[in-house]
Amino acid sequence: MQISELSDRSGLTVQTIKFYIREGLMPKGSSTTVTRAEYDQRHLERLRLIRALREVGDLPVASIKKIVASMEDDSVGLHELFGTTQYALGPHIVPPNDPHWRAAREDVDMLVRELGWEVGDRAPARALLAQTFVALRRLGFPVTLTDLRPYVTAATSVAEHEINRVALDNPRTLTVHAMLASTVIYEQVLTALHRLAQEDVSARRFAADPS
Amino acid sequence: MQISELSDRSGLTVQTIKFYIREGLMPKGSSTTVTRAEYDQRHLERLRLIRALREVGDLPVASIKKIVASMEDDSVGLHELFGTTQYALGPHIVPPNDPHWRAAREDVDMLVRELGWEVGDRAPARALLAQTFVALRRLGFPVTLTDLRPYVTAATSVAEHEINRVALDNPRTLTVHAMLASTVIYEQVLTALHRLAQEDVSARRFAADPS
DNA sequence: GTTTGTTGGATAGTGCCGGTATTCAATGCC
DNA sequence: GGCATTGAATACCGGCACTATCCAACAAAC
Repeated sequence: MQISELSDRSGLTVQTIKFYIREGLMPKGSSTTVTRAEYDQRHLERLRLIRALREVGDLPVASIKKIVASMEDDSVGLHELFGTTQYALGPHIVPPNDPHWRAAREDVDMLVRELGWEVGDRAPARALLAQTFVALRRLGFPVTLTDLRPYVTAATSVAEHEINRVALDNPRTLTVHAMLASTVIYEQVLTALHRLAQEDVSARRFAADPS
Repeated sequence: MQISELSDRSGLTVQTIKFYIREGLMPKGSSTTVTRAEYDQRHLERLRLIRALREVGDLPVASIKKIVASMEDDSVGLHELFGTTQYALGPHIVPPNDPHWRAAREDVDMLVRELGWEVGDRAPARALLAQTFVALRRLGFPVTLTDLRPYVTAATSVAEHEINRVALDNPRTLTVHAMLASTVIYEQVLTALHRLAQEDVSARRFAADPS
């Protein structure tokens, strides 16, 4: 198949595909002549993956590049790819040298320790959580372990389901896709359902009661 | 207090504060003379809120403007403010006229109906969920009700805790802030804990097993 | 009362990001 | 033969969230 067909089937313009190739998100097709190149199913799958990571996961192009580089490296184990993806999801903030931030960060580290979770020291999700603590406290809402418990319970049970879903598949490509889907896309599933559930509960609790 | 002190206490530059005033996110201080204005505690709180919505919630300035406009309108009830916030969170996509999209959207609507959830037809979270379905199916991962059950359970239980947290407070300003914290900031808490839980489970399941 | 600094107001500019558009010559297809 | 497609290179664009600069009017310190 040539690039125009790839464009039709992926739903991306030829320009955009060329752009992704230039940015190193995908190898170029195998040139048949100087001005023709042949693309195959794997290119199509790659584009679908890129599209999912961009449009659903809202990942920057540079992050996707890192993810696919890890994907293609067979020496990278599943858990390391997990790490790469987590890192790509960000946040990409520089921890400010602020006492409130350091305290929040310490709280996060303590929480992880108490839960007995095996999580890298530099996992960006730690910073993300610390950031929420800082913001909540600045707004005058202290964060306690009790507040967090329902979230921890929910997160744990969902994560276990997700890993089981991934573990079932066999060929590396499939497993890797399943893992990325779990981390990036199902995260949005959780977010969307969370918002819908909130609206439902809010409707029952607050609607028709203009407080 | 004048603007420079407001800047110090909020952690935002004077320029940025002026920018937010210009954009209508905050009223200007009460002018004492032509070249002096006085700001008070409410300005500071507003800036902290804006900062939380921008830095933690990653909301665009234009969306924050809509939220604070609803906040300030006492005729807007809590549930309507909830709706405004949900709308601000997006996604702001135009539903493509694609059969796959329509099917996914129909699946979402059916799911919401089956769960008996009271959710507006135009809630953006519906579109977000539909978007994930489309992406998952394009990648070759069908989505079933069974797959979703753990997410629904988790989302529901978390949402109930959140509404209870909001319902306790009394003065409107406090209630409103609590609601925004619940929807926008605690959403990030859930996301962060979800990622941390995933990494933990992944470490136990995949690490030191370079498949 | 002069100097130094701050303020509001206005306008312009910046940096990043994710594409788009354009141009070109070589080539394939009918 | 003539039109469309391709790869490659380069330039350009629009949105966004600031950031910088300038100005005249003041205020405060000395």
